[in-house]
Amino acid sequence: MDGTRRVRMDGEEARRRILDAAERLFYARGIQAVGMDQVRDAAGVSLKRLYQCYASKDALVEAYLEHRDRRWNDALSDHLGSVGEPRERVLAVFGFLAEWFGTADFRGCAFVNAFGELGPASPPVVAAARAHKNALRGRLRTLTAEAGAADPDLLADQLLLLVEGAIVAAAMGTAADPAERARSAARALLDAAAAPDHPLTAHWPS
Amino acid sequence: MDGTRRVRMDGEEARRRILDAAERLFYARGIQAVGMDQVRDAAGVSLKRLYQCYASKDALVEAYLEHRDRRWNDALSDHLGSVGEPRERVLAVFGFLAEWFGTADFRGCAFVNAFGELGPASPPVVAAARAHKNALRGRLRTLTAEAGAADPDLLADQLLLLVEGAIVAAAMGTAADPAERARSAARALLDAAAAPDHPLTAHWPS
DNA sequence: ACGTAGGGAGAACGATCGTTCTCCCGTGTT
DNA sequence: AACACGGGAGAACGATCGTTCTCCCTACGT
Repeated sequence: MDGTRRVRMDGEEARRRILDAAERLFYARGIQAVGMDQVRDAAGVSLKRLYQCYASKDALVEAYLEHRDRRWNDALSDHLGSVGEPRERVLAVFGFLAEWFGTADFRGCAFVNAFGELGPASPPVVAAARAHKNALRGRLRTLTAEAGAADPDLLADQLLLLVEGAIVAAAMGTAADPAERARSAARALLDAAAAPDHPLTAHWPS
Repeated sequence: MDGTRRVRMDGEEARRRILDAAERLFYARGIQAVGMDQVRDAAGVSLKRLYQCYASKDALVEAYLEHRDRRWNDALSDHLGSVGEPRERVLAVFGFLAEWFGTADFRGCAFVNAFGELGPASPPVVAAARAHKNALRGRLRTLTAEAGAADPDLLADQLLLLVEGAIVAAAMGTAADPAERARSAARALLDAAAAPDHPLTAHWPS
C-alpha cells in the first residue's frame, strides 16, 4: 500500500498529461480520427502507461467528456461571477460565448461533435452529452427565473436554442458574429418575456 | 456508344440504389462508422459496381451530402409553397422543422454531424456544409425581407441561430418541443424587428 | 553487489477498412 | 455452336487501429 506511493504520484501526473493530450486531440480532430498512438505521442507516455491509466479508448473518451464538461461549466461560472444584475447575467452568457468563439482552437461543442460522430451507438457519449446540455438548461432556467421572466422554463429553452445555434454557427462560420446576434435576439426575448409585475425587467435599456 | 445504353440504364439504377443506401447509413450511423461493405449490402450491388459508380468513399460522401442538400431544400420549398402571408412563411419554417423532427429516422443535421466528425480534415465536407447553411441563410434572408423586417440580415441570422439550435436540441433531446419553442421565439423576434412603417407586421396576431 | 520489480520503447496480433483482383457464369453476336 | 465480354461474389492486399506482449534497462531493498 505505502510502497506504491511514488508510483501513484507519477501515475496521477501521467493521467493528467494523457487527459490533456486526449482532450486537445479529440476536440481538434474528432474521436475516431485520432488513435491511441497519437495520444501517447502527445502525452509523452508509453502505451503501457496509457492503458494502465485508462483501461480502453472508450474509458478515455468518457474521461475526456467529463473533464470538458467540468472545465466548460467552470469557465462559464467564472465569466458570470462578476455580473450582478439578473438581466445582465443572462446576457453575459453570450459574452462568454463570444470569448469562447474567439479562442484559437475553437471547433464547436465537443458534445455535439461527439454525439454527431458516434451517435446512439455509444451510450456513454449520449449520456454525457445529455448531462452537459441539461446542466446548461438548468443554469439558464435559474438565470431566467432570477431575471423575472413570466415563464422561466420557456425563456430558458428559447435561450438554449440561441446558445446551441450560436455555437454551431460559430463552428461552421455560417453567420456573422453569432454571439452578438444571439445576444441581440436574447435581449428581444427577454423584453418579450418580462413579467408585467416585475420591475427589474420593465425598462428598455437597449 | 450505343451498345452501352442498356448497361448505362442499369448503372443509373445502381447509382440511385447506392446513393439511397449510403444516405440512410451515413446519416443514421455516421460516415466513418459505416464501411463500403455495408453500403454494398444495403444497396444490393457488388463491390465492383459500387466502385465503378463512385470512385471512392470520399466521392460517395460528397454525393451523399449533395443529394441530402437538394432533398432538404426541396422539402422545405414544398412546405413553404402553400403559405402566402410573408410573416406566416417565416413561421412555417419552424413548422417544417417540427415535421422533420417527428420523422422516425431523424438524427440531427447531416452537415453538422459530418462537419463535427470530419472537421477541417475534409475540405469537401466543409464546403458542402457551408454551402448548405449559406443557402438556408439566403432563404431566411429572403423571407425576412418579404416580411418587412427593418433589418432583414440581422433577423435572418437570428432566425438561423434558432433553426440550428432547434435542430441540435431535437437531435440530442435537450429541450422540450424545440420546434415549437423556436417558433415562439421567432414570433417574438419578428415582432421586435418589425419595421415601423410596414403595415404587414404591425399587428399582433399571437 | 545482486536480484527483482516495474516502467519505457516498440514489435506483434487480431480485427477492420478501403480498394483491387480473381474466378466464374450468363448473355449476346456471328 | 463457339466465343468474347461484362457483371456478380467474394477472396486478397495493404494500411490502420485498439490492445497486448516482449525485451531491456533502471532503481531500489537487503
